[in-house]
Amino acid sequence: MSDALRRFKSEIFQGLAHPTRIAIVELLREGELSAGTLIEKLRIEQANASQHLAVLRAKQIVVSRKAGNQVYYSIRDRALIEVLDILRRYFYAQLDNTVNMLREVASERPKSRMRTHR
Amino acid sequence: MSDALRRFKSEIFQGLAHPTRIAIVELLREGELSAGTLIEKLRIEQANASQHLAVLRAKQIVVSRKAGNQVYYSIRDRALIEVLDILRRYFYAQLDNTVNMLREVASERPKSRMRTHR
DNA sequence: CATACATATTCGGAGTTTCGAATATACTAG
DNA sequence: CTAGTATATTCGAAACTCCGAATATGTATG
Repeated sequence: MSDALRRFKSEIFQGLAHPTRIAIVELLREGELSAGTLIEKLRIEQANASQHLAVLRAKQIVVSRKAGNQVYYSIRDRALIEVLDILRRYFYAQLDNTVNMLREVASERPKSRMRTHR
Repeated sequence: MSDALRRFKSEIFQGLAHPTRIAIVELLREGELSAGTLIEKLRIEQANASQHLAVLRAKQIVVSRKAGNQVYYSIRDRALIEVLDILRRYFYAQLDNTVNMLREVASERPKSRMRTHR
């Protein structure tokens, strides 16, 4: 695979590598929202939101549209939502693994079961 | 969506937010490889590879298995490969967009077409 | 024009990531 | 135990990310 493609992918990941930016993308899942609405829902500083939006724009994850006083943001490509959905499933799978591991550990020590639990 | 899930996702993205780490994951796509093999194929410093592998381990993207002298790495969950595949499609879609935009720009200036091109 | 509102940019400091060089650990063979 | 090979960790410098405070830009309204 080409180096360009790897750099491109890593830039997208970089763009999504912050909880606030994930939150933004998820808020935009149902359609466009103004910067102001995003700020309100995220409950963060205006400047900070604007900076995160700048990152998302730079990495081509969102596009913006000016309407008078306001700027509306939307996700550039549905593929990114697919990616987030896959990770959601992944997250729950990992959770299950962890739970099962804990169960195994618990049942491997029947002599002391539930005793040292807190 | 929960904060934990957002943090989890952003950690995975963080883990993949480097071209070398993307390259590693893609080399592991067909199955496990030893650290040595990875270093050889990546053509980077041993220490650097080891550091990137540590990041991938920390973010739970790969798992490692010791066999004698060597350590074999593999991808922890196929879901991540799916993610990369989606981004590949995304990449080509973006490329097409760019090409089309350039075409449009070219055809919107018919008077000077091909003249100022370099 | 002046004022107000929405959004973006710049700045500086704290924290994090990246790299190669050096060093440490861990396993294997003799 | 010794030497060799494979891998991981530590260190320090440069580059980058993140945040809030301050400031700038752009548009609408009177």
